[in-house]
Amino acid sequence: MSIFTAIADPVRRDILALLRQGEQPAGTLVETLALPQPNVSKHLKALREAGLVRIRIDGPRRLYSLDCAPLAELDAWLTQYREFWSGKLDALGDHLSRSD
Amino acid sequence: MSIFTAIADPVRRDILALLRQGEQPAGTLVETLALPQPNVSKHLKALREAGLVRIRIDGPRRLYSLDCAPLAELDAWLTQYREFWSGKLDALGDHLSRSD
DNA sequence: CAATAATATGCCTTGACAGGAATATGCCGG
DNA sequence: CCGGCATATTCCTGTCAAGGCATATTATTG
Repeated sequence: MSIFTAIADPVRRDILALLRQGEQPAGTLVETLALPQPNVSKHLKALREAGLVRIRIDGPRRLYSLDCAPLAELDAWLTQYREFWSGKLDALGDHLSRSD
Repeated sequence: MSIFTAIADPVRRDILALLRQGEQPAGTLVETLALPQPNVSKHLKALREAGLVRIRIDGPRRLYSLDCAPLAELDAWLTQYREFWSGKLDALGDHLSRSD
């Protein structure tokens, strides 16, 4: 599943948002989202396949955390369009590459 | 159709890429993409509904062009995740808001 | 008004994916 | 080794969106 498809689902975007708070076990996500456990588990699988989350095993628990590499990829895609909505952001991009 | 759903389709992303070259009639897009005309027309409709393209009527032709407002929205969504892959980009965001 | 070009729309089929319910797997404590 | 908790997987079903094809719409030209 591509990053574009992965983030097309609102539940998966919710999961990503929750993971901004840091690594969390699947069960916590289930509680917070108030969705059936298998449902959440399947979305987590999709996010894993898209490379958006990492898994860490802690006994019986699976701790999920963000892996933003694909989001950086999306950002790169978006960059091709930045000039179309703001010259200022272009300048920003220039600034960034020069200060690197 | 949300921006997330709109860009989830590869053909629609191709169309957006072509429109970076500037306003183009539907027919030109059909030729370049080498896809059936109704297919392209339907994707254009989807992009229109997502607000990603504008239409300008020129006689029998419809000239399509980019409207990046929704992409800016996507950029805003992405911004919430920037700190997770680069502290440098954070600084950039600061720079931008201050220089505004 | 007829003919034609450019584009859009409608219908149909198919495939992908989400949700629900039940069940399987893996790990732990006793 | 058994029972229970945490999570994953499977099966089924409904829905939605994409592609193909035929046709409708709108504008232009003669």
